[in-house]
Amino acid sequence: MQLTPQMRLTTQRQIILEELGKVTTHPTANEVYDMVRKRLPRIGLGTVYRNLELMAESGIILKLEVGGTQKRFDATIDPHYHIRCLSCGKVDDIDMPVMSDINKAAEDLSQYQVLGHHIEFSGLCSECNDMDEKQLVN
Amino acid sequence: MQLTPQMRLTTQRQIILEELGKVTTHPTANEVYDMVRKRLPRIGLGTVYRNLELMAESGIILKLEVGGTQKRFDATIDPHYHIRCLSCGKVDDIDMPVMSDINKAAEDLSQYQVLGHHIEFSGLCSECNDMDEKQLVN
DNA sequence: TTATGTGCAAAACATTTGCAGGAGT
DNA sequence: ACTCCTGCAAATGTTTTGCACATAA
Repeated sequence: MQLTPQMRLTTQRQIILEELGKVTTHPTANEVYDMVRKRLPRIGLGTVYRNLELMAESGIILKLEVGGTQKRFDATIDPHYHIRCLSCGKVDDIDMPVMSDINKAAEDLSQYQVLGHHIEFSGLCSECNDMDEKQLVN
Repeated sequence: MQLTPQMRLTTQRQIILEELGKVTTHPTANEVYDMVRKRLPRIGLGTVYRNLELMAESGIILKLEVGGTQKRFDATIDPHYHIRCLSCGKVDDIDMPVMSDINKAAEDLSQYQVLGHHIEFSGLCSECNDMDEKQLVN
């Protein structure tokens, strides 16, 4: 998919962006589709995929390549880290200062031109943790 | 898939493990399939998936949930970080000390019980970097 | 002998794409 | 008018699964 200067602001794009901006849950393409469909019932899933991809390429949104089977999208574009629940798959932000210096270290240790990094913590969210404890009691 | 105490050491499992141990390229399931098929031409792709998954669950190997469309597998199980080429998708190890202390920090900053973290650097490998430069010249 | 594992093929998902008609500029 | 965009459906790519047969213990 290409980025052309004459990218049109269609209703579909406006609403996808609005809906993504409303949540902090890092929804999958399908979840965005469900959110948007409440306002645009005839929108196609392909359109949602195409536009999320396009917006990610143009830097308006972030495509998260975290663990799990689906890609997730984030309207917050300033660099930050994430934590994923190993039980329910939920992804939350971690408000930890970004370690910009480790990119240089990685470059010294590799043959790569290092452009960035991402940290993904994993664990159990409070809900899943509570459930685990109850299960142990039962 | 369940982990049962009576897990059998079949020829297929032995060879999958041997072939994975031979490489440091973090192959995808399909790449493991290709490697193994040279020695066991009648093995099924399903068997490879099943056994890689099983071995990952039992902790014999590592399943890498890095960016890109396919999961990758690693016979090196001690914690380490990775770098992925944004151009060709190759994944290499980064020999950087693991920051075990940031897990505690993440736990303080979240509602999660933090169990681990992974860092994925991204950039351009030397081959892709060279190609880019040549393209600029041409 | 018997539970566990395999090969094969089909199914299940996630994502991408071709195309004819629709809409922004 | 002329692109660019959308909805739809089909295609693609990855992973999982059901089942009859095979095999390790």
